[in-house]
Amino acid sequence: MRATLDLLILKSLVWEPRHGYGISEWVESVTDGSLLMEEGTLYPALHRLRGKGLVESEWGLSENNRRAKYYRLTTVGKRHLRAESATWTRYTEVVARALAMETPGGE
Amino acid sequence: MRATLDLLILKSLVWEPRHGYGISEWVESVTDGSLLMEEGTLYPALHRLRGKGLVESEWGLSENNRRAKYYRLTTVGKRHLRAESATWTRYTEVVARALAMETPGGE
DNA sequence: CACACTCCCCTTGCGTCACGAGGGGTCGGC
DNA sequence: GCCGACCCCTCGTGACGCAAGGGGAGTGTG
Repeated sequence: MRATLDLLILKSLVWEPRHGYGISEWVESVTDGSLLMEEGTLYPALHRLRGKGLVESEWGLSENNRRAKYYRLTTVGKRHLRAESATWTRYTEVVARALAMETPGGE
Repeated sequence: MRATLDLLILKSLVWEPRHGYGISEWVESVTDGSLLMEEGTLYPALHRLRGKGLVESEWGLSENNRRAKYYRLTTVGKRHLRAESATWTRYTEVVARALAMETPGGE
């Protein structure tokens, strides 16, 4: 999970503002349920991202007529997402190549 | 960086035992210098892996005629590497696919 | 009307860990 | 004799994922 959290959260906000619950639903659906986002992980992360100025929040009403805090990507957040996304991809590709190196004997 | 550390360390030991210094050199070379392993990160990680029984250590003499502690993969370590490697690859592919989703407007 | 269930927000404590900064010892070469 | 490369380690700090708590508002059901 680690460290990818922020990227996934930011990515989920690219199309439209979402509230916390909606973000966790998006992550779960887009990863085919293989990634679950605990609330104790999600909300501190959101506050962290707001502290960095990458997202903004605003109270609103959900489609289910409930109080919900909507998060929106800031300009800085968009730039950050693009940059970190590229770094992350490059990095994981390097590691993937290393891990895929042939081992002796096949085993 | 996070969490990939252990996998890279274990992978570096697949071919032959190495000492700490040699492991960090291997990681640096195999990632084209894009990943540096600090000593304050490496050695605690090695001790952790030994605690889990994934590697064994033994004092020896390096090619430069210096005292060095050589680490070797255990059977459990090999199995662990294979399993975690597969998990890591599957996981990063899912995330990569999510991050690569098209954003509106191109931006 | 009471109750349950889903939705939606949050905090606290715990354990783990990457990392920077520090310290130490040994060998070879100038 | 000193410097630089090689090689080992620990400690403190801060970040963070997560489980476990707690609360409140809307909808549906008996």
